[in-house]
Amino acid sequence: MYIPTMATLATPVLDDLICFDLYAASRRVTAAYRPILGELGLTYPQYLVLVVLGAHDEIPIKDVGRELRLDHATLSPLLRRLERDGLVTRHRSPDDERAVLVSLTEAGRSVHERFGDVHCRIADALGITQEQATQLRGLLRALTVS
Amino acid sequence: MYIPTMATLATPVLDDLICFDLYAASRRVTAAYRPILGELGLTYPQYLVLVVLGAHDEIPIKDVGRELRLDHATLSPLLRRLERDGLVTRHRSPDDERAVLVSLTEAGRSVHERFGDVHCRIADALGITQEQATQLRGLLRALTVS
DNA sequence: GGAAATTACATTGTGCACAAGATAATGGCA
DNA sequence: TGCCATTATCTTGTGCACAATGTAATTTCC
Repeated sequence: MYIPTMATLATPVLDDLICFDLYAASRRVTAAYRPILGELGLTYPQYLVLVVLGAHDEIPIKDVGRELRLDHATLSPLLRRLERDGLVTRHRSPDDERAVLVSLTEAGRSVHERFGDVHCRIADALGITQEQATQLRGLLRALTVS
Repeated sequence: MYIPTMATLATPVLDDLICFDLYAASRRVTAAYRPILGELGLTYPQYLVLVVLGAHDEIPIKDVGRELRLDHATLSPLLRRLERDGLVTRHRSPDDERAVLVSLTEAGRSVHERFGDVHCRIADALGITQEQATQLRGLLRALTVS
């Protein structure tokens, strides 16, 4: 039985806002990554980009954006910084001059090889069980896809 | 029985990263708010600040930051913009000259009264059940508190 | 083949988010 | 009283995140 609270009748307070829990949890997790990724000289979005690049040989910027659901205007300067730091290379596709293909450099590949360790340390830091993670993922994906 | 996947042995791929689902879901929800809050001339963090202010008469910036878990360096310019737009006032506490007390103006109070409607429209847009929301909140808070 | 629509990037401007460092008021405490 | 640690705020710098707009290569359709 659902009993309406004040929140459904009047203006919501912070405690009624599931969106806030999501927003706060996301920032909390990013903050947990910060010191660990800091050792590698990476930010959290940069880490995600390198995770994507690690799974491909060469990939157009557009596809990186599609996987991460990030805008080109976010990725463009981010990739420029990764190139400046020597972790990725960018060059025009010979097949389609509009496309810029991105790939890991040797140095980028080395950094990527340390991500297994990062993954384990984060799992420890967050103290979430395998079961909780699976359940959470299901709920989050329902939100993201809808 | 837990069977280790490649991910636990080698470098993770995007699909192994629960953090990414969280990050993507958070941006997705913020994006759902954007057009609705846009009608009120607000961003999502500004909305959260006004939700907090609506529950108080006067409140120090520090307490707003504690409730939202946001840094002063984030709130300070945000509040300046809200003041510029006539939604909040800021003045030094007479009791403690270090503290800046923030409160809603008449205009800010009017905007706040429309938040019940915003809340309903978002719930619709996200299409999440009451049960799912409760379950999700529990998992998220476990992450945020730990 | 050539105009028009599409596609892939780039740029600019606004607004978070947070680290690091600075300033000013407060509250002990010798 | 004067000194010092603490507290609340502010400022600066870097890096996302995204809307809006621009550019150039490609494709489509006639």
